[in-house]
Amino acid sequence: MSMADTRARALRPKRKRKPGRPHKSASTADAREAILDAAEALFAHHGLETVSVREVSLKAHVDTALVHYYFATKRGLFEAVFGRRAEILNRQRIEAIDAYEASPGPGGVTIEGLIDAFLRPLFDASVSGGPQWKDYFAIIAQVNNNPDWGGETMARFFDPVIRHLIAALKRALPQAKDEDLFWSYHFLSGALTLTFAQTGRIDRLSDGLCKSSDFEAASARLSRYIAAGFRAVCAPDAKASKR
Amino acid sequence: MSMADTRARALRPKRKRKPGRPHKSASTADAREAILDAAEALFAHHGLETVSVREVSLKAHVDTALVHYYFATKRGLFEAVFGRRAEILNRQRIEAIDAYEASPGPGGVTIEGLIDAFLRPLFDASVSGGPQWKDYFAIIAQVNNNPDWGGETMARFFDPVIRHLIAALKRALPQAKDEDLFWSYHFLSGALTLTFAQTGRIDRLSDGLCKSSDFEAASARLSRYIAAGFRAVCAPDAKASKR
DNA sequence: GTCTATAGCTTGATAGAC
DNA sequence: GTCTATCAAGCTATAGAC
Repeated sequence: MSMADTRARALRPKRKRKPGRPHKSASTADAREAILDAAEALFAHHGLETVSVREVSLKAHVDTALVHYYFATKRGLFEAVFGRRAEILNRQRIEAIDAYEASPGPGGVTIEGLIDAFLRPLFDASVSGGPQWKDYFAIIAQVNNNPDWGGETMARFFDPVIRHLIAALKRALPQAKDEDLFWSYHFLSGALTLTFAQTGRIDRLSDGLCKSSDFEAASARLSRYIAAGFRAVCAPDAKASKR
Repeated sequence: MSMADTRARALRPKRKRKPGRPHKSASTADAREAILDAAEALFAHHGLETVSVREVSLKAHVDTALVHYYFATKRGLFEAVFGRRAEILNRQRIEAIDAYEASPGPGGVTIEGLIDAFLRPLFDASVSGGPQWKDYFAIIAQVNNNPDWGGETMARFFDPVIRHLIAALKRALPQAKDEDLFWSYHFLSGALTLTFAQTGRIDRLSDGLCKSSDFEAASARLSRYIAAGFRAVCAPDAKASKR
């Protein structure tokens, strides 16, 4: 990204509407929100770098200058798109993990249960939250695999909730070594985000039997798959790694 | 990608050197190879779309026009980079699967064994093949998660070997349902390619305990993790999915 | 095969009127 | 806040000399 790094025109008042709202070009809501929605959809389907500010403003029915007015740089626009739903998700996921640990099933806390609590808010949003959430998850998939700034960006937005999960897993698997837990989470992260990437890959591979967009099918299998992987790698009876 | 789709200047003779090689600007080998090497490294570290033809030619110590002479378009350059090592890998992986099935261990064919045969050529190349192979795998990770043309491209280069693996897995798990096998492979693919993405993510998350570049550590865990996942999702005793 | 030179276009970003 | 108008820089790709 050759996004120019001029001064950040940051800290603009987020919502300050005059009582009698003046004329607006954006359809229903705020122009700012319309820009975010347009950018989200375009980033998701065509990649983060290929989408131009002009395309975004065209889709949002606003002028390009307005995009820079609100977000200063293209990078700033991306960060706003990425952060908007991250905060919502992180809150839900922390709560889901805590709620599960507070009252697990009769058998006590299980790996499946923890993984499921961690994944549930994501799949709920993607299945019931509308297409915007699916778009957002496709963006996450790209960021997660971006070699340049992906690691830094994912860490900045999501590490707290992941550390929360890993701490809970550690309580459920007290003998597990930290390295094994981190690598196991890493595999989870890759499996999850590719599922979210919506590339149509599994559709082709399976000759149409499976669908990239069928998050219910993915959800029905992923928790069990991942939990089994965690147990196999982190369980004390595994002759862990080759040392 | 707004790469212009002019006529493909395809089918250029791949190697036709006059006996007394004329002056060359590229360091040791062919200029064509130097361009591929430079492009590979740049694509891997800075993403596929952000790298310009000029950057590639600069790093390869050739002129931009030469890049278009050999590869016609930027897209053509990418396809050449992507295909160069794919063919090598596919051959090795088919052979590894066949060899394992022909003479598995005393206990017969196992899921671990098949997964390991499928993954071994990749990890061998990344550990012992030099940094170029690591770069190549980082490119695969990006392609795999690209929403625009990732699914099509991955399918074109890798579906045969994957179908070969899945057929072998089906023989080892005759009761498994096709959907379960495809989804299980999909999760494998995501876990594998994120590991290859080299984003530094696990380094940050683990506070330096684990390293993105440590493919031996990943390799030591991935086969067992994935095999356990396959068994959990595809085994007949699993109350498969929610139907 | 390799280079120079450049056409033709798109990009991100800004200045300034309203 | 929103628009018009524009700029400088970068891009892919090609034509043509050697």
